[in-house]
Amino acid sequence: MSEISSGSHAVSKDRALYNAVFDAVMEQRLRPGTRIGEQSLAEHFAVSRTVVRKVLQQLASDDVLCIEVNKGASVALTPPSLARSYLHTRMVLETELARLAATRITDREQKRLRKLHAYELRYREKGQRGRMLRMSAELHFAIANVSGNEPMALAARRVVSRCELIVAQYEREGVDQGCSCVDHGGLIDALVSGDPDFAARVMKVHLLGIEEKLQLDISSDVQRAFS
Amino acid sequence: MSEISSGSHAVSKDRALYNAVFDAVMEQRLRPGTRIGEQSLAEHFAVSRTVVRKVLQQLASDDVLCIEVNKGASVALTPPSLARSYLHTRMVLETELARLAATRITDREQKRLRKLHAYELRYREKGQRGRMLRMSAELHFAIANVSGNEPMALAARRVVSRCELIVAQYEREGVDQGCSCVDHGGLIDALVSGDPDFAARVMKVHLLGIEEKLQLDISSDVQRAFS
DNA sequence: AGATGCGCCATTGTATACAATAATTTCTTC
DNA sequence: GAAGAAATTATTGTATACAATGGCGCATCT
Repeated sequence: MSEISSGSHAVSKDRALYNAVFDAVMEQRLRPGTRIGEQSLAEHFAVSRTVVRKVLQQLASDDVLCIEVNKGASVALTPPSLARSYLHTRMVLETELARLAATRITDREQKRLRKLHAYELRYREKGQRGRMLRMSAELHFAIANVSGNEPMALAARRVVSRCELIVAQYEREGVDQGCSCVDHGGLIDALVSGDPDFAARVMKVHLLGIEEKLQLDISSDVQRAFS
Repeated sequence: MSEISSGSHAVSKDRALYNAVFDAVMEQRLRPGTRIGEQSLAEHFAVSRTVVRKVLQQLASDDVLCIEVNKGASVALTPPSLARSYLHTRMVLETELARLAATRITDREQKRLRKLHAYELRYREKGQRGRMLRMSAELHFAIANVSGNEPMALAARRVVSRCELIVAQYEREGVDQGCSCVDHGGLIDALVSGDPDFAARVMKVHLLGIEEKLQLDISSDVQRAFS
């Protein structure tokens, strides 16, 4: 329970709950495979199990949690082959989103992206890995929103979220890398350049860089949780 | 109520309910904008509102229904600009899925696709437009599944479903066209050819054909339901 | 007659109680 | 002492009861 703080200022009860769990997962305070009981969440947030179940199902439909019948929710685990599928899907969606974003980005939006990037770098320096990862994801979400294509951005949000979990599951221990978050500066530059193809190419290279730092081939320690 | 039949043989109660509503929407027995009350569904399927609400939320997360707070669920309406976004997203996902499918399709899968296509044509001849549209969507789902990329297929399923609603909302009255379903034969041929680029191109042309038959520019009669 | 305000009805949102399934512990037996 | 079975406990799934919000009609007032 202590991994889930109610930090997010509540818009509505269920939104706060959603954000709390989502953040906890994104910041790797809840690792893939972790069971999430309904009762404890309900008590901690002073709501009934009804709303807890609603939120858990939303998170499941957003590819963050996995719900098995009569067994409840857990942070999604991803076997290697499925992970590759997610990475491919992410590549397809985010390159296209970058293309779109490059043709539409405004000064205001650029400022917001730079701000997020600055936060990301600051957390990196402070060694707050979880917060940094959260910001990194937020930056990708923001870029998706710049595209102006809501459905594509939503689809990407789901896939990007899951890819964060995949990174958490398969990242090489030794490698320092936060998340290739230093790339993000150049990525924003590419978007601002206004050249769609260039932006897409930079996005592609960025994502390939992330994939390279995973070890999806050999069986990692966590992955054995599958049949 | 009468628009929703419990025809689907129940796997589990909620699955049956999901399929019933989904089919009703896909077959245009429930048109975009139609309100869907919880009580009536619960009575008709002999389940409590709890499971009804669960299913409705799943359908909403699958982009088929729209749920507004304190106002309940309704079949999703789509303003023109959003419709264009959906069509674009569909194009991106389904061309890639066609590319993948072309490299993996098996004889068994080809047979299944041909079978679905045959059904589609049969319904077309019998003038059962709803059933034909349902089969058309099912064929697109099946192609997505052939790709072997589950996340991409799921994302496409959502977008394709919504695009069926968009077609229902914006199709030109005069035009006979079922859904360019005659294209599907050639589409399957392209997949079987094994040439990814060719398959993708045929898919693209097919989807462009569908878009051409819509009138998204001028305000149609139904679309005014937006602010 | 039209517009506005009030009150009733219908529908949705939330909490709780009960049933069913899974997990765990303990007891028995070899 | 270990293995298996039965019972107990915990957790999830479902139904129902209650609260709250929204819509609708009627009455009243100008």
